[in-house]
Amino acid sequence: MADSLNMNGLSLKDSQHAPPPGQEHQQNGFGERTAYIPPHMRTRGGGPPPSAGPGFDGGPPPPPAAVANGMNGNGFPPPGGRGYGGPPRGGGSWGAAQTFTPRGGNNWDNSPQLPRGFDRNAYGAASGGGGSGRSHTGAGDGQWRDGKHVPGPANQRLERELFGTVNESTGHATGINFEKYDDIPVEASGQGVPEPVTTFTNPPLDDHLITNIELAGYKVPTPVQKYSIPIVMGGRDLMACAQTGSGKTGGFLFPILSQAYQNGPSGNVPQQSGFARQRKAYPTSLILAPTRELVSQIYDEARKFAYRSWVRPCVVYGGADIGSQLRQIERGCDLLVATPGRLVDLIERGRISLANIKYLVLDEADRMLDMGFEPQIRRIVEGEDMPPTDGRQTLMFSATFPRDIQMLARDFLREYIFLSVGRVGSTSENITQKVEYVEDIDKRSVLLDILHTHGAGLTLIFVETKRMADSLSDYLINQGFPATSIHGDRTQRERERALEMFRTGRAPILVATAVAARGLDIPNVKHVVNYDLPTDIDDYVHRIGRTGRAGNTGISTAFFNRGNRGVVRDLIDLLKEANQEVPGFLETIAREGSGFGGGGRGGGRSGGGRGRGASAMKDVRTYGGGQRPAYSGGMMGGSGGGFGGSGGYGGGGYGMGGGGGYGMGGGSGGGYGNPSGPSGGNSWW
DNA sequence: AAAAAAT
Repeated sequence: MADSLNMNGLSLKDSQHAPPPGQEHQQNGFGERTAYIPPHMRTRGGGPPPSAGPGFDGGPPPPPAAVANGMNGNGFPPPGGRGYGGPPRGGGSWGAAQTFTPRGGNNWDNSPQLPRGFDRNAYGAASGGGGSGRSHTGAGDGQWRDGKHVPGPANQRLERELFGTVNESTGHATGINFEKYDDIPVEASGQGVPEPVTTFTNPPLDDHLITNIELAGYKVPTPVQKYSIPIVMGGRDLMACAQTGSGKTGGFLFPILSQAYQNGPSGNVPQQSGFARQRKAYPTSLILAPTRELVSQIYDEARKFAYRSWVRPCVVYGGADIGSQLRQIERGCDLLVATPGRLVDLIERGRISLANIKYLVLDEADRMLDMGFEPQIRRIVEGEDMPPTDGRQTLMFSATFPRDIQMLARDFLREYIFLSVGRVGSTSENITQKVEYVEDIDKRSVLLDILHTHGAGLTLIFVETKRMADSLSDYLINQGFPATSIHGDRTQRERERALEMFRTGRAPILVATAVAARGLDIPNVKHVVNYDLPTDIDDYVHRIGRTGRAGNTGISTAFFNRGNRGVVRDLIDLLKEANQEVPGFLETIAREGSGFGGGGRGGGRSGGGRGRGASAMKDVRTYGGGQRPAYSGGMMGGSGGGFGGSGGYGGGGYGMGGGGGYGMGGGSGGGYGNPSGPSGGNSWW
């Protein structure tokens, strides 16, 4: 019912799945499909030229070796060296134009250039760009020509779509409280950490990127961005412990796109003639993320910062029509945002090659492993045609840094810089956390009270099960509240619609399962209600982190009863850490717990759980030759002194190994399980 | 135990 409100229009994302008329049929008059169009061959008037002539029949993609070769694989910048002095990893990651320009002076693509801008503006504005079929992503309408970046013309309609309507309902341009960002602590360690930047300026950033950053309303880099920009532009690999509210999407998009604008497309894109049925795309950047919503959100950001540039962002994920995704890819795909499953599918279909990847980003890596994506990720990174670690730059982002992520970092990264970004919300007191004792049967009525009192603003309600999400949202709707729900059993379309309704304030109450717990950046969520508390305190942190974003203030209310005593210790610790009030009943129940010998689990859990959460954001590498973390304020006092004495994770855990560095050996035993007592209540492991 | 993700 609430959903019917949305029948009038396609959401932004819907439009990807169902292109407007004129864009659907990318076939030419011969019923031939459009061939993949490499960046330097793209003309804005429409597909490739009738014939690209000899020399364009590029044959198979180059073997990874060739890629690495062209990049002068050993280009490891000297420690302390200038971050962004030269192109990353030596010879120019995005490849020099000369390696693939057999066309010489034959500028068939130049002739339409001059009138085109004019042309384009005209019909672009008037007819919504439907005519050419080339504006489907809308973002990458520029070109790389003659070794220079030629941005496309401005497009008012598109500008409004990308930058203008983000928070129509709230009226806030960005919803970001920039001053507060400075409170977020960042620590960097590793060899040769470059100085952080402080502004969005050239150098190091490309002018076109800066223009787009300004359009998006960003004034000052966030702490993560201050570090990640010079790190990535210096050609270094990065392991960053950070959460979404910290601005990490920009943290990887800015340097990657800036390099792309300065260096042009990769020199290894295989060419084919206009009639070739080569439909394989060779993206240069690949961003992997765990959920469809997150992937979609990253794509939306990428479109903004790729506006008018030669870079074409694409997005692929399951649950959506693969046909339109294929067509989108065929028209050019330089920066691909994907969920692992659908990407593997497309690779198997032979529609995507990773042979040209220069930048690999794993976002929310811990969550991807939690969700069982490791085999697929390993296949993508190690089992296909992706260049090896020294032929690409790899950036990993993860909220936590447990052992399996360290393994991934060891295998995927090369001499990485480790960045630890403080939690945005929980410790910086942006969020007022309340915990109320509510028995299960009273939850509904207490919730109604809350909704009546805190009427204004977006309210996000977390429940544990999909069934509960449905029944609670039905109940709220029956009570006259504009609610909707999001969970894994709803169709992708429903999920996107629910999110859009929520974002825009048409349904300011969203009942959600864990699908929405992490990563989603919904500005201006005023209140997060943990109707059902999660069993893992990290999940709680992520959930409340949906409010108080980026320095704004927010409220969090948790319903607690004895069924939640498994998290009581962690919850108390967290509340204290965040300078929040700790209700008496929590302490009482915590004591009850230890009363019947359940302390074992409580204690062990506390060690392990906290370790996995806040304190696991440490650089675990040992440096043989006396090298130390560069800015190692409070990090890792040398040996694995770590955290939480007893069993938890730390101690002998990772940092040990004489040579190995990541010490897989000794640590495992002491870890998690800590069987020091009959675990109290709800343990299933 | 729940959730998510390729079909």
